[in-house]
Amino acid sequence: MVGIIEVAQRAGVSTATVSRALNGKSHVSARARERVLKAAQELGYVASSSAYTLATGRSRNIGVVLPFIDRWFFSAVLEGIVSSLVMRGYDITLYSLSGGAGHRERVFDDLVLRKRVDGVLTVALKLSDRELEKLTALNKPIVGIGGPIPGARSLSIDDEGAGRLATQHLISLGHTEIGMIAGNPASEMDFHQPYLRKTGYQEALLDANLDFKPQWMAEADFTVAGGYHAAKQMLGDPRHNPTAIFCASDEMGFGAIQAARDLGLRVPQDISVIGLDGHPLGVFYGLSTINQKTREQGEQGANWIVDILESGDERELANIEQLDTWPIDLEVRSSTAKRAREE
Amino acid sequence: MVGIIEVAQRAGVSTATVSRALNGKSHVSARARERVLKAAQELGYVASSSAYTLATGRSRNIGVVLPFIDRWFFSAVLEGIVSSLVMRGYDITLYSLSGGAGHRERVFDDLVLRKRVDGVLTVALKLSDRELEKLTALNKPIVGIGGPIPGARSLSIDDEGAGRLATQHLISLGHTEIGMIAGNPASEMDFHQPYLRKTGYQEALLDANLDFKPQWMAEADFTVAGGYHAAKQMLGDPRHNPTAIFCASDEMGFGAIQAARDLGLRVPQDISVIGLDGHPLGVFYGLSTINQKTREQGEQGANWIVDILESGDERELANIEQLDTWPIDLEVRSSTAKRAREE
DNA sequence: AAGAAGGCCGTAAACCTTTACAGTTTTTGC
DNA sequence: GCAAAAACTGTAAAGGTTTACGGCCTTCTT
Repeated sequence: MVGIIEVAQRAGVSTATVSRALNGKSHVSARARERVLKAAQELGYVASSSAYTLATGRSRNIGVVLPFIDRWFFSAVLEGIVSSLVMRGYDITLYSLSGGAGHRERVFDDLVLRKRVDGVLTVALKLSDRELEKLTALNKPIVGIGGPIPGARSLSIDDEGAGRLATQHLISLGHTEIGMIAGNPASEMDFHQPYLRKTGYQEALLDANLDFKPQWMAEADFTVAGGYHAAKQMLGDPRHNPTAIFCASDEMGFGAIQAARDLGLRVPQDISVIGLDGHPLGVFYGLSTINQKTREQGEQGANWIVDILESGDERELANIEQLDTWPIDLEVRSSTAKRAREE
Repeated sequence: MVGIIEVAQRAGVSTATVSRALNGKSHVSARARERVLKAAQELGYVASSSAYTLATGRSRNIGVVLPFIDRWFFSAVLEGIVSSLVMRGYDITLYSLSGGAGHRERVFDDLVLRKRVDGVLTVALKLSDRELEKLTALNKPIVGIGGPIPGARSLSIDDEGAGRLATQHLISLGHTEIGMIAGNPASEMDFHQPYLRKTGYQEALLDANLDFKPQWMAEADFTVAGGYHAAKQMLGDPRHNPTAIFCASDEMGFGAIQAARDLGLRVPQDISVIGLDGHPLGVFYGLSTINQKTREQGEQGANWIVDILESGDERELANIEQLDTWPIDLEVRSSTAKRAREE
């Protein structure tokens, strides 16, 4: 195994000089630097990251905690995070919470606390008090994407505003009986969004003096299958089926469209559907949606945490609680149209 | 900062005993073990992973390299890997290659070689000679999922057989003009599958004495959009439009179905479509497919690499080149039907 | 009751870097 | 050409754990 000592010998300098040269520090003559670089190259030397970490206290490694990986929103955010962090020379270690309560606890106990990461990035996570306590005890910067983390810098769309905007779009098309498929309670343990999006929907109805009926509110788990099932119940009931549905995620929107078709309803003539996300498949479904730039959110969050780490006054910046609102826009496609049902 | 020394003092033993007790080694009396555990608990002690790694040479950390994250196949495999590894007490560090050639090289240079991982898991990757050389120089176990890695244990479906099976399904329904949307050359840099699936398709046609026309072969990038575009060209040409299409991924299948609809063709009456993957959305499209258990492949690969690491004779096992074939099955839904076109 | 065997335990070395500090050489200013 | 300042370089400590080795104490056998 070739270590820093071998490089030092071959270059005819001390290990200290090798370290300085390789890390691009000053106080090294051009000639020494050159010889070190050459020796390192020839020997194929690469520093041991564990020794580096032990000596410096830095791991150049960011922990990313998310509730799921194989749902579109999360994998898109993750893709953004990874691309940013690689560019800036950071590794990422991945913690997924999918897998039940025991799993979740294990992640926070065994892994996050192992002092292995320089910082933590959470995605759309709602932390319990215990979890938050553990995380802040790390004394490392934390950045939240897709939902606020108390005491940390966070980044999220205005979920309430998004819910309101989607609903107002339907109202502006003349709809008065508007249903919503929101996130379900089980998911609320993990997520921030469900509750707020629901609030936005209710507010928009209230503002427009429209009825809010409990039958028009269903809950599902953000998946296509969940949206399909919920929409089928809601649309299949002849006593009070709405003429428009707002789905809290695009994937549920896809399910809702399919459910409508299976019930013989035409979209958008008989039923309008709007989603929320900006899923790439939306184009093919013609699903109107509230577009949030998901990947960019991941990139931004990653950049922030590295900025904090490299700013020097890490401790200070890390403790600034701040919630930045990420812009959204309404993308109208062919799944929403003017209300056509006769009274 | 509380270290092993503080724990030793509080428990009234030496650091060696603390280490032994905490790692569950023998040569520790029940009484001492109990006191150590109690002291560690009270102090909230958790060992520094970098010091552990430096001392033992083990990081309990597996590197996972994949070409994309936000495409379904990869995120599903990843989900399987993560769930297995967390259970077995391993961290994962994630390397995504999406982001261009420079990015790709950087991953292999800077990151994989940093001696930070105990082993490497690659997903559907076709490595260049240089890359393979770098990887094997690590002298750590490697496991390939979704494609063989020379000199390492690998796990994959029989892509050729899958292509043949899908095509034979269409043939058995009476189709004689069968198109295929395969992976494109750009992707072949990354992937194993495209080429083999295409071969299977061609073989099936040959076996059945059917024509293979170049117009019936298109290439796309495995995405919905790519499949849509390719299918539209193929189906839109009145001179030689096929009555059935085999798509090398379900996502391209979704695109193909949408393209057919947009051209006024009914699925499956006018055109049959079969995919390959087992994407959860397939149920909603009614897409017939070749189902590969994606998530399970990730779990299995992860388990193997840990098995190798914990077997003791790591060096020996690591060098066994072996390719295990993962089972697939045909899942017929409503997108494929008997050929109906009049001659 | 003495000796042997074996289980416990502690000391200290090893793992590989970074970096403070002190020492040496070169440069600069007059 | 000399003193002072600046730039460079080397020595050695520090970072926190694991574990080989040797010593001690208990327990069992005869």
